Amino acid sequence: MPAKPQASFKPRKRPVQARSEATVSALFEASIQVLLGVGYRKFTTTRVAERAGVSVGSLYQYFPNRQALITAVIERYLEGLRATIEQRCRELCGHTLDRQITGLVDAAITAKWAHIEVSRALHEPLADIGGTELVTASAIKTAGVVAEVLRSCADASFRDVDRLSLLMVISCSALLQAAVTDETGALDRESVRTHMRAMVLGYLHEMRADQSQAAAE
Amino acid sequence: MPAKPQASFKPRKRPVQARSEATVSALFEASIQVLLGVGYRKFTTTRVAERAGVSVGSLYQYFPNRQALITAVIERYLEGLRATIEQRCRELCGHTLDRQITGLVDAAITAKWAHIEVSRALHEPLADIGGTELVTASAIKTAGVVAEVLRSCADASFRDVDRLSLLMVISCSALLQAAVTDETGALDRESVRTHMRAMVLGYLHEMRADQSQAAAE
DNA sequence: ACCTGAACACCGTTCAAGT
DNA sequence: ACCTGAACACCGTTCAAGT
Repeated sequence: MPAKPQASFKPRKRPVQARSEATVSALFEASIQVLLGVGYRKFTTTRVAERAGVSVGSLYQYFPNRQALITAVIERYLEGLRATIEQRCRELCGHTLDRQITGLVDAAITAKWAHIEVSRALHEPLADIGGTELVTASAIKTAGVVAEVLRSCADASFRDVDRLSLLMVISCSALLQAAVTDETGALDRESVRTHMRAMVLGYLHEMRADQSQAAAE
Repeated sequence: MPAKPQASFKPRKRPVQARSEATVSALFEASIQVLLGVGYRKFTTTRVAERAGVSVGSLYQYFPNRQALITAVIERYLEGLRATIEQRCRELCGHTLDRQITGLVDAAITAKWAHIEVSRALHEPLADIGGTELVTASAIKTAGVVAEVLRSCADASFRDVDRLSLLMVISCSALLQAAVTDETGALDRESVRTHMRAMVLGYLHEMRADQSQAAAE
């Protein structure tokens, strides 16, 4: 009886020679192609290996199982998204709240839409691998940067900035994901921009610490 | 060569005899049990049939494939959730905005948390079957009721109530799903309640049509 | 009208044999 | 150090045979 593979979804080994690096790159590339071409239901290790021009055995030399492969693909995507957003975020330090929020919302929307097909294609595998943890981990990091931005705000200050930023990022990314996979047409890019901005601004106004709120009581 | 099953994820036939109704019920029940017990990865038709005490063949008499089964299970869940929430929504007609929002948020949270284990267990299969459509369809219906409630509001009125309600419902349900599958502890029930309320109220204040906004410019 | 379960195709994963 | 691909276990789905 073969030993159960179990758990560890991390790459099996680091590529140390040029040949193996090429193999891994090809597998990543092929994974995206297969996902976009035939969807996750037909995302089989054989198919990915074939598309990458290597044997299944080679695939399993670098990824202990199918999940590890898809997880790695998703991590790459999330990292790219995060880097893009965070870079634009940092440019917003010191600006007014209105400008910061407009900028943050735009950064998130632009980044997400830049690879919208991939964003869509990854939604299903994301749930399959229990990707909430990955997404949350990514959100936590982004929230850190958002918190910095809010703390530097020229015309507003907030209580509990860290928690507030996290909730904001999580809500926005959940909304973005919904928008990207939406098929009703109600969540088109510009509607999302307008409403996300209103939602975040409204939320932050409710949470401001530096002025008597204009509560609707 | 056997004919391709293809597409139609609808139940294959209506149960017309007592025996078959019992079979279908058993299959639904068994599906939930299997999902809670071993998870979606091991949600196999054989296992479900076995747990239901029938043969695989019987399962395929009522559901053309695995997806049809899981789809039916999810639809049942969504319907239940929707019914519960909408019922509580209707009781909020004519109240003040603050009371309505507090009530709506509470209704959503209470309903979602009432079967939190099932909510969690269904997240993965939901993505697998492309459940965004199902969720959106459900959201559209709920948004209709929410729009009614907002139109009846005693102390506020809004532009574009339908779109606004839809965005609200979709954002909230996305946030709820994130909260329910959260593992960091940042999205506990009470935090979600507080922040969701602030977010919705803030959003609606931004969107009010009946008063000069207290914008932070 | 409904149920059964052996049978088939296909996919994930391994491992002995290669270079 | 890396690659290959036949082989095995397991799962979705069918269908001829039952009651």
